[in-house]
Amino acid sequence: MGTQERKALEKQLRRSQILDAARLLLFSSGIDSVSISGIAGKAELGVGTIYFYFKNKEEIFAALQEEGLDLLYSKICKIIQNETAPEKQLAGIANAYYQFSEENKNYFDIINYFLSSPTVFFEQELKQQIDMSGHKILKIIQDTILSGIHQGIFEEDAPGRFSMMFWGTLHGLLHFKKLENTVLENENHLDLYEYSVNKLIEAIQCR
Amino acid sequence: MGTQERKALEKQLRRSQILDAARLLLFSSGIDSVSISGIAGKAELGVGTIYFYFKNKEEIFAALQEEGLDLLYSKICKIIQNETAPEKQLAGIANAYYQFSEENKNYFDIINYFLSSPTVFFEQELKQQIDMSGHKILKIIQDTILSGIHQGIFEEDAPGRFSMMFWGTLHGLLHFKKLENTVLENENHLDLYEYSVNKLIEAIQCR
Amino acid sequence: MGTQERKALEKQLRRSQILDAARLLLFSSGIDSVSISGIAGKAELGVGTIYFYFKNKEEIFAALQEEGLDLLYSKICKIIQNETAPEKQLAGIANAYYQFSEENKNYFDIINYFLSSPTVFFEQELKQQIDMSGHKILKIIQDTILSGIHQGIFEEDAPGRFSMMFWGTLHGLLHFKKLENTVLENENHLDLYEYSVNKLIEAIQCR
Amino acid sequence: MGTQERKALEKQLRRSQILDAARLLLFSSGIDSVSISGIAGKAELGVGTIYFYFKNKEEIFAALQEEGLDLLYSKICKIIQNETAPEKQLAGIANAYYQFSEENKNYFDIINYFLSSPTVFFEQELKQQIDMSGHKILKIIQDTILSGIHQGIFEEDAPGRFSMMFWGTLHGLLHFKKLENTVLENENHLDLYEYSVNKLIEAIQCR
DNA sequence: CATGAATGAGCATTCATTCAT
DNA sequence: TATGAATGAATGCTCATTCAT
Repeated sequence: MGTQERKALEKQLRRSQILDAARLLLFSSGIDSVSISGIAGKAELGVGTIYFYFKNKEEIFAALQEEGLDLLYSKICKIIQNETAPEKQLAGIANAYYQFSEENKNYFDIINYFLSSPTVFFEQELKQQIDMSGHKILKIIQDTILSGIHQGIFEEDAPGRFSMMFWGTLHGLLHFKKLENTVLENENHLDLYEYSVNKLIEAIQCR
Repeated sequence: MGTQERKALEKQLRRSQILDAARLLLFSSGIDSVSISGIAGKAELGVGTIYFYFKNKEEIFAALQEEGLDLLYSKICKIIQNETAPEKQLAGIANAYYQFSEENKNYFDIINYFLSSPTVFFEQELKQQIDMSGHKILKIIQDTILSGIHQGIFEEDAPGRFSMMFWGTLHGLLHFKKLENTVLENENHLDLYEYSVNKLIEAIQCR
Repeated sequence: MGTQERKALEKQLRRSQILDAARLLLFSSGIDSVSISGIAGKAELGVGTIYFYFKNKEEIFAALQEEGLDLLYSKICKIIQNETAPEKQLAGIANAYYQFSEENKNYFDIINYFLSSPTVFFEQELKQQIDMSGHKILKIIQDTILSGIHQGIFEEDAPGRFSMMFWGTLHGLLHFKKLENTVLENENHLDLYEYSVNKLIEAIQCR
Repeated sequence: MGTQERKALEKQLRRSQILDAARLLLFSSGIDSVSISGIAGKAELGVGTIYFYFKNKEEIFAALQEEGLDLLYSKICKIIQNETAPEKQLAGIANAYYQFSEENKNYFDIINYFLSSPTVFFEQELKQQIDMSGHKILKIIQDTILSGIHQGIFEEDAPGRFSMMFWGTLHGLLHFKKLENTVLENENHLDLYEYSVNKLIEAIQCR
């Protein structure tokens, strides 16, 4: 049993080892430069070994994406716990997403990459699994808003829709970071972001 | 000078010829299937000739992207002209962007292609040129809002910021189309979009 | 000794188990899709275990080939027993081979696989063993012809040679099935086959 | 025009160069060891260059096969011209095929390889083109037989079928060369071949 | 005996780009 | 100007075989 345990552990370790290499590569050279043989090289493993632990290149990316979403999720959770007022919690969530896009730019990029790509990368099953990680995040936003409604702070007939809109706005604005020096040239991006978040919160606050 | 003019004209003609081929290919087979030799074939030119008129494959894409932005711009203009009420105009703009993302998916894709790419494709000059096309669109939104304010219909201290937020929300929500069957499973995407647009308009309407 | 016997038996059992898996795979997906790990999976054994019972992938194929030859042999025997007239028996053998090539295409393919390969797969010993299975079949043909000669129905100075020619013709014609739609476009393949068999039988019949 | 001619010639030369390399490799290492990069190496060309002259690996093999069939065809023609008696011509054709299988074993092997392989290698169009080369050979056999019939030397109701049977027999017997040391151990292969050819010729000769 | 993790050579094909003519 | 032949790096993936446990 000790043997079995150790084996399972080692297997988990190898997976991490591979994901580490993939992440490193992805973050250093961009998604297009991540090749299986590259990963194998970084991980000091044979190419075949990669395929022993992951069915696909796709599956590796999916794992990384889930990692990222989980990280974001935990960041959001932490911030939520430090605030009690729903409006502060919403702002905190937005703040966490912004921080995530800066401090974990690489994870943010990979999540965005697949969300924005015109081509379909993941097979149905895998896609569902990934998206469910996103679901958890949406759920927090929703719960926060519902809690605000129950507390009589927020007022909104369609809290579910509003949550999605909230998240969509954050997402879209973070996407615009690229335009900082051109379209948004006279505008501080973070200011714009915070302004928007406030606007959204005001929009559901009881007056 | 007649000669010079003719030369310039011919050069412009060749460029169009190449872009026509590239566009045809892009629309018939998607962004991944556009290859230089494919373009050369369609344009009935040699591969090398393409490189005489465009430095890069990316430069061709950039030109197409501008086309797309121009098309979106003209669509928005048309809609604006058919409405006089600023709130209807804003809704119309949002509507136009949604339509564009569906009816001109290829252009929408190519625009996103560059916006999402973590690597910088273009030299500064080229990038600015493209982004300015986006600027024009943002300008319309801004003007519409300003006009609404002047008419006493809208109320907003930071019309510029609100315009960006408006556009960012649209943009982010359009990206969520991919999540239709998973995260958004119980939600009609267009309904969500329209709900959000209304919410935004309400947010700046005088009460 | 009981132990030894049991061991030998078990070893034989495992071999069958592996061959069963290999056969299943061969028949369900064709010769190119048979992989050792596939066999191991189907047989619910480890990959290494396969290599304990068979030196090679080729050795597995060889075993299957023998199976095929044995099957063909038994088919021929059955047909021979139902006919008494040598000329009918010969026709029956030919018929059996044709049927075999259609109904047991997978066995037919694997037999040809080794016969057509320009490289030598097997060590001498193995090769001989396989070819002897073919020998048995040739023997039946020969016996049939000899019997016909003894009965005064056939007339032939070189019955051994004729047998080989007989079999060679069948074999060659079965290969021509591939040409059905091109070279043989105006010809029904089975008709051609039967025509040829008759021609051969006529050639040794006493007139 | 001199330039154009030279260019066309050079293009033809490159094709030959590639086919030479492919043939060399095919003949030295067997069909499974022929890789595009191997061919490129032998031909001292870049991998991409191969694909400039041939669409496919398939197309290269097809070209080699046609080469072989053409060579066989010309051998047969030569022999036919040296004989006037149809029965000698038939024997000559058989002889030519045997010689071909020995002197041009490599070409013979490749033709056989594709004829015997259970999997389909060539797409419809390509297959037709190849098979038509085989058609030419069948045609000669047929013409020879028809000529013999007209001369009152041969007697046969189905000359077309007989031609195919004739060729099929040759083909099958040549295939059996592999069995020389096992199944055919007491038999000289060439003797068997000649015996069979005679038997076939006798079978259509008027008595 | 049995396992299954690890290997790494090997494959066909694509394509942006260059450059001699 | 215009051409198009030539390049070769790069890619995802498979699989027979080995070997430490």
